[in-house]
Amino acid sequence: MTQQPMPDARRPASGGPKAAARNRAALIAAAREIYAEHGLKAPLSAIARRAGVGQGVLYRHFPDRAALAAAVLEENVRQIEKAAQDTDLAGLLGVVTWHLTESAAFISVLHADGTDGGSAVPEYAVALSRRVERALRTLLPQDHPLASEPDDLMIAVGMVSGAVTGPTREHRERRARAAWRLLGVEVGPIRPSEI
Amino acid sequence: MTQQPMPDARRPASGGPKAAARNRAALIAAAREIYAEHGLKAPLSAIARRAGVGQGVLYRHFPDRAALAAAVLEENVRQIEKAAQDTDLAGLLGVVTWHLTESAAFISVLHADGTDGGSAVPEYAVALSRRVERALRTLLPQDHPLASEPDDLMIAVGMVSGAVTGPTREHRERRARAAWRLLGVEVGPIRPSEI
Amino acid sequence: MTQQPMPDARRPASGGPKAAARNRAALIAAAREIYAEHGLKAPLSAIARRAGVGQGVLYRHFPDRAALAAAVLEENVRQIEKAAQDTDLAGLLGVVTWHLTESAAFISVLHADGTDGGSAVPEYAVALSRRVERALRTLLPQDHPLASEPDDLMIAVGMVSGAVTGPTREHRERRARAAWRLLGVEVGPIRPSEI
Amino acid sequence: MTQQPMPDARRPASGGPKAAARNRAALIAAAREIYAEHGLKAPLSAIARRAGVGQGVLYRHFPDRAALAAAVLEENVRQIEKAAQDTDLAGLLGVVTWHLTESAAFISVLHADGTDGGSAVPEYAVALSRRVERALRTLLPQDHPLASEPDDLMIAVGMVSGAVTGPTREHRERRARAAWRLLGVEVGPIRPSEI
DNA sequence: TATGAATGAGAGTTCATTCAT
DNA sequence: CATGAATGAACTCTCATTCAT
Repeated sequence: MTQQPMPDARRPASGGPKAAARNRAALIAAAREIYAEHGLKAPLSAIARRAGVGQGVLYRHFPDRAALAAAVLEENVRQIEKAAQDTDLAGLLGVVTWHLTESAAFISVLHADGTDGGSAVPEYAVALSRRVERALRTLLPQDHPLASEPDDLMIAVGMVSGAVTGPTREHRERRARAAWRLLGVEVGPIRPSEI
Repeated sequence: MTQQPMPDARRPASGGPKAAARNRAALIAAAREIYAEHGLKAPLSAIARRAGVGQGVLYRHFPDRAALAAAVLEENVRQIEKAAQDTDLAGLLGVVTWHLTESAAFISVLHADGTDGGSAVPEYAVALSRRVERALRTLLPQDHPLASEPDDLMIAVGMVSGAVTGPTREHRERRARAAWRLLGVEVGPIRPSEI
Repeated sequence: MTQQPMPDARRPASGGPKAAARNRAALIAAAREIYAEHGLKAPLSAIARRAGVGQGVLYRHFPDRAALAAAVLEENVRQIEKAAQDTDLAGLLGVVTWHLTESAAFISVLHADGTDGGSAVPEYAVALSRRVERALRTLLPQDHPLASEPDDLMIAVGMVSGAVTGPTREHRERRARAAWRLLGVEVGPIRPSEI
Repeated sequence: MTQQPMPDARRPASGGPKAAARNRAALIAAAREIYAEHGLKAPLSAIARRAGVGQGVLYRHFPDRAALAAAVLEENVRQIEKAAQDTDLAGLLGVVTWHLTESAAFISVLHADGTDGGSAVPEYAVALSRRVERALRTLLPQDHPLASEPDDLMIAVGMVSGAVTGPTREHRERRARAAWRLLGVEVGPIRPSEI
């Protein structure tokens, strides 16, 4: 009546400690892809499958769904924070926009409450959103059009995320450019920060 | 004393054709409420329960999840089309904006792919989105700022939908107003059309 | 990415509302058997299987593990309460003892804290235990050997439950009789109450 | 500069044969604690963690769950056997009772089938139970109340174990004393044997 | 025609056990 | 010899969809 694995199953090899780091990275990469395609609510089993590991491995590395999401998005936000030190506002907006066009998951962070019904805003999403805002604000000139009202900056980012739809990244990028143009805000090249 | 069909047994009372229409309406109303509260992915059983009908009835009227969503949103779009005949662009934008702030489901129509990862754009969402666009475009002056590029109009609507987040309708309405302001577009009062 | 049952699977028939009551009874009967054999921690799936129903049915009738256990044990306790009205203390002890020898699950109620580690005493077990005590106490004469100290009565019942081990019911019954003899307490025939 | 075996790399430090014995002892001690807290079904990983060793070590020393349990309980039984040489029956019963109030695991040995549904009686539990019986019987006077029937002695011990419930050791000890009183058997101080 | 029970696939989670390092 | 990551089966619970009545 208790949990009994098949007695003499052909257990695939463990891989040893080396594999741990590799698997963690594979999980994050897989999660990034799946999230981008299917959003943050995608089944964890799909992520484990894409990463080529068992489900238990996923749970070893990330105790719950939020921990995995946080790990994936943390990376995005870190790139943005880094970009904030290397460029000006236009450049940084380009980086932020790149992430918006790349990942549906990242959009829900900036919306910071599942557009799809908003039961509860996950803590970590709020925190990450704050960090993006802080990064942007360090580069925002006093006389910028988005500087007059305190909420305008993140509202504008949210607006662009709302424009970013379409099947291909090119599609989404074109719409993102149009959105910034309609806001009258200059944006640099839309690109990831890791130059 | 012999076994008879028991003429008025307490069978679930079918109600006849009258009830059919009533049930359909009840289902749509219930769906609208549930969608607003829990998003488009809410359990269908919850909708049937709220409508006070069995689940079978739901399936009789709406063969699948999309059909029900389409029916609910059809109503929204019809109100918008009606408003297009009674007001000017600013007024119509107000009505459209009202629906955006009222219903998370309606937003996903205009995004036309669910920010949250709807992999494929449902046919009906595209169709409904087109109808909203057509309604708006009938009132769009040649020299309106959103008239210069063909996609700008719906991009702008999508942008506003991206700004519309927050726990309460007041919250969302405030952000919607800010969004239109940032776009430099004049909007009338944010209200449903059925005056 | 969502829950999709096999599109055109060969769905076994539903059985209709008549089956509901039958299934509920089958579930309780199956649970009683499984509990007796494997204790209260037996997998619910095993119970559903033995009852010949899907797992969903189990959850429809009993929202959680405790509800099913309560339903099963409720029946035992009700029999004991009924017996308390038809017999004297010796007779009632016989009925209680019968349930002890019949069901491992019933024993854990009277222990009222999983002997196997006692993480937490389930509420319902405590309540059921109280009802057994109350039934016994209505028939307990003032001068009975178990009446001198307030806890003695249920301690004695617990003691008998501790003696009741062995592979067959006959085995367990013999030990139960020996236990009561060692306590110097007279017990009537060991039998279920439904005479 | 060539690739060498890296003589003193930070490999997990095997520790040599000394550590083996130390680890075994740590595992048994950890298991004793965990068993007392969470019962015999506690996760093995928790035991390994508490012992401060990897899970592999646990499996090296104890091929399965039963082997570990046996090792833990072996120690209890050995103490009882030792106490049988230093005291009389009352004293020995005190020692046995102490183990009963101390360890839920020990109780299931004397029940020799886990009240909670252990379908099959584990071999080792039977063997340990026999040794406890033998120890007690060496001190049992011919005219003792538990000496008239061959099974009475262990039935009585089982009965006391059935009385021993409650959240704290004091609780359990009080009930154990009451149980022996109800059996009319004199018990010495309830204490571990290692005086 | 309406009801609401039943089905069963699948998501999430936990652990016993193995094995590369 | 020790480590601790990986495996994967088993368990719980949820829900879309069907169907006897």
